[in-house]
Amino acid sequence: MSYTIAEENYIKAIWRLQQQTSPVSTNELSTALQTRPASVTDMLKRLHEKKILHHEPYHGVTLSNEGKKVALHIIRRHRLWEFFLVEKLQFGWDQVHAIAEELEHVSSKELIDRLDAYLDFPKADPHGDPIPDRLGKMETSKRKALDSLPLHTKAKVSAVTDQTSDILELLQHKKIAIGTQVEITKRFVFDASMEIKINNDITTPITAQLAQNILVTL
Amino acid sequence: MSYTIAEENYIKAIWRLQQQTSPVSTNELSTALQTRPASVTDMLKRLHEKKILHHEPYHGVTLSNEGKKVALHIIRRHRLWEFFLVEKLQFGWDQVHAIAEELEHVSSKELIDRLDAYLDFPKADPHGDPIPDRLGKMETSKRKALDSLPLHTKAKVSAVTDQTSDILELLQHKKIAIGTQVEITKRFVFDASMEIKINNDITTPITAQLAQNILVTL
DNA sequence: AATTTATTTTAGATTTGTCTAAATTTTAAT
DNA sequence: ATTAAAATTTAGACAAATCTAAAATAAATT
Repeated sequence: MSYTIAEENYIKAIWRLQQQTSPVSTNELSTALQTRPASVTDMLKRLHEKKILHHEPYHGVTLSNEGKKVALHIIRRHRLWEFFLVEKLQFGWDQVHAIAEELEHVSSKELIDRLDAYLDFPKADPHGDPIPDRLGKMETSKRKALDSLPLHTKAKVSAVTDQTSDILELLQHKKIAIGTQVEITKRFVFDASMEIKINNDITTPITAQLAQNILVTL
Repeated sequence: MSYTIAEENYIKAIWRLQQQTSPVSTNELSTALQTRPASVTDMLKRLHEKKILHHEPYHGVTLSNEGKKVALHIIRRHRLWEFFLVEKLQFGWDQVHAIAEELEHVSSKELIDRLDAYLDFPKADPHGDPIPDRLGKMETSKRKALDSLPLHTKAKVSAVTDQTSDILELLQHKKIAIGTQVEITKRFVFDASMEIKINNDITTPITAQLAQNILVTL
């Protein structure tokens, strides 16, 4: 079985959203994919017929086992290309997401396996997200949002949940990258903002919204 | 201006065909692209409106200057990816055409320029075809068909006109690659077949059809 | 030069993926 | 428990890219 670019984008979006909440609603998909709810319903019907997902009308969708398998292969392609772009073509980690969105739809299995070998089987992409192997398996590290970290606890940034260049640009400006050590030094009740110490060095204020989107491991 | 994958495939096909005969007929395009003549007419009308080509109804098409520019950029992407696949991912030169057909439609200009630099600005792809530079310029070597070579004249294989894996598989079997030295040692009138000496070493028979599709430089 | 044949275009239909507007169902609020 | 609001689906339409069948034009042949 092979899928169109539009179908692959839906499968990927559902996979990502259902990590947070499952089942995934039509509206969530509609905002994630920047399309109208009616269009989402149409596509869900098609994907349901292709046995990619379970769709209970009015009650959202969940991927079938086949759907999850397909999703992990798309994610594998996306993350390998991101790694390639940063590692070999010297792109900044905040520039590669959009390009990988296109490259991920090139479907030759042999291409991806050779790319994987050429890159020496990387375990994670430049944003810290794990790369599934040929069989779709990947490490699931127990990460938590920086937001939920107790005061004065040191942790290492391992990923960001949102990968638009907006957030990545902000992180770069604040000198926060994958691997950076962070620690919350102060919290403000008024706007839920906080101050964090970066690499045991300088201290900088960040919004709650940002802290929710930075994932860390202890 | 940006173009759909289908549009890009038409532009590329017209460019290739008009190197041989210009203007290019609807039927030629129809067989080259494996679509029906009626579909070709539809697309030509669209591309004409976009000022990519000149279409004289019933008398074929030629690319406009804009069309040629677009074509050369698509060809640049295709050939750079082919080079990458052979040079870095260790694909055989007969395997890369189909994959490059997909990769060529990823349109980020920055991606292609960085890829070019990463590959150290190659001048020709693995089939010997020249790679246009950022501005669309490329070397035009005066190549001729092996078929037209006089007896006992040594020449170097520089390209193949047809890039289906059928012909490439055959060439690989006969140990003929880009750069191989060849020389016609005998011609047979009966079926126009001939015998060629490869790299001043072994001699092998080849058909006229094959010889017409191998391009050489003296 | 008239007619047959080949080529090309038009007309109308189909599929994919989208849209708007209206109808339906679910959820929340009185 | 109704009613109002929000979410979702259906109905009908549209653009891109293709198709088949029929009509129109050009080229070839007698």
